[in-house]
Amino acid sequence: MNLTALKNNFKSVDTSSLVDKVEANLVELLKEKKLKVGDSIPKEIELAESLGVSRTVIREALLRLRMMGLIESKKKKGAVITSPDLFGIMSKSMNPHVLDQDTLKEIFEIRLVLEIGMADLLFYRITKEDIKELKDIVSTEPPATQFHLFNIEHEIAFHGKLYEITGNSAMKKFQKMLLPVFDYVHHSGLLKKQPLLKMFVSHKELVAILENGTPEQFRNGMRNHLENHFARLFD
Amino acid sequence: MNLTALKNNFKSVDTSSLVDKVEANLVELLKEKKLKVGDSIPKEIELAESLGVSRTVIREALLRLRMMGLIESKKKKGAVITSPDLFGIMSKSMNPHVLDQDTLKEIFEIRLVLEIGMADLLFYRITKEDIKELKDIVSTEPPATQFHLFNIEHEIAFHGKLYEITGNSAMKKFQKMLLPVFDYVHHSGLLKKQPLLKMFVSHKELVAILENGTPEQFRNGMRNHLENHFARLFD
DNA sequence: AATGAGTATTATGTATGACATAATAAAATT
DNA sequence: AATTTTATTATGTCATACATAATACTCATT
Repeated sequence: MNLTALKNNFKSVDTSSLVDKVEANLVELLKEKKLKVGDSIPKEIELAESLGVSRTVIREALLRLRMMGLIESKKKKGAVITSPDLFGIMSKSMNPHVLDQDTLKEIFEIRLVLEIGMADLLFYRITKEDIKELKDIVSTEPPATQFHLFNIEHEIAFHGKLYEITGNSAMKKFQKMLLPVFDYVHHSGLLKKQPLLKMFVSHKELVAILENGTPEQFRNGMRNHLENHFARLFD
Repeated sequence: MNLTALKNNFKSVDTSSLVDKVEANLVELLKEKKLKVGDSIPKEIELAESLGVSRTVIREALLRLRMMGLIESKKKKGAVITSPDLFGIMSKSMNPHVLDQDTLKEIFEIRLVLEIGMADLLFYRITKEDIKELKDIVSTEPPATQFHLFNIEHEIAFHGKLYEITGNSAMKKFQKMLLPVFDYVHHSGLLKKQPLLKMFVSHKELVAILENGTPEQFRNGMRNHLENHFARLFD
């Protein structure tokens, strides 16, 4: 047996706390009983008795479930099952000031990846109204020569609308959550300032592609549009 | 004052619990003091005294920070600051059985978006060794005629390696987290079974593109490779 | 002086009991 | 019947005590 196997062996000792076990127990309960959203789970005291632990432990475990978005606790009513909001949880710790720089850079990258890859969703779900809205947004776009002024609200309005069009609310939430990070990374010295301020594919052109083009054209257009950001990433 | 304004006014009443406030307080503390990873924060009792609340409340607030990945608690040593693992948190609630179907479908979509959009990262960071590994993986690929058997381990090995090549550990974690969901969605009746099992761009061809092609070619190739999945999404 | 066994200390983990609070249900009043 | 008042109930908060595990310390041994 080599060292790794040995280590893995040791790793298998149960180092979990009581709360850990109760938490796993409760999650299992939800799965097993196939409880639906809105159903209520037993009271803290009942759980404490039936699991043979103190209410303190139960409360900590329930708190975890609550943070995972699995339940919601109301006074008197007890706890009821809810459908977890994946990104709601994550957004709580999505605080630029507490994330290390590597993570921030990675999140920044993910944003670029998403916006390039979302083309097919956009084309499949976009409506005439969406296009009209996009046109409204870009109609107030500052002239090309001043593009480097980089109106951040304008950017958010445009790109945010794109996320919305995807019809993917998880992704939309992800973007909302990303905003402060994006802002932070952009203003911090984390990435090199863009040296060349060439004009790339504009928002207007992207809208034109959405109206009359193909997903493939959009991906390329968006890739080009984001060139400054990529350049900063890759030096 | 109209009704909306009035409502917003009412909404502004502080409905947060004690723990909420303490939590916000602690997060603020971390930001303010610019505490670095590894620094330790005051003991529970000290916090309780200085904030004027019971240790119970402090413990609940600390538990939340712990779940956010902001701190880690060790016996005797107290709590120390850690760099939050964004997706570690989310993965806890990433349990297919507790997520509703819409969310599952959305997550499935995000996976597709990521893999198409990651092209530029791949090309910028891929190494000769990576290409060799990919070739090894696809060398055991089942023949085209049996493609619809859809060897899931093989799929995971190949696509997982791609995530790895991006060098973006957050994205890689995201993928790891997605696996059970992907598996679940694939096997459940959530999406229609693919009706046509045409052969699209294969893993081998994708590797060839990575070796000698361009990001643009890769995006199109991947889009085509994922055609069956898209078809199931869009009917 | 270095090592190691054994002990003391300390901060978190768990248990228990009590009361506060808010939401609901039940009862009483009009 | 509708509304107000009261009672009930389950979560939220507090206080205290003890268990446990990790660390620091002591001291004997070499």
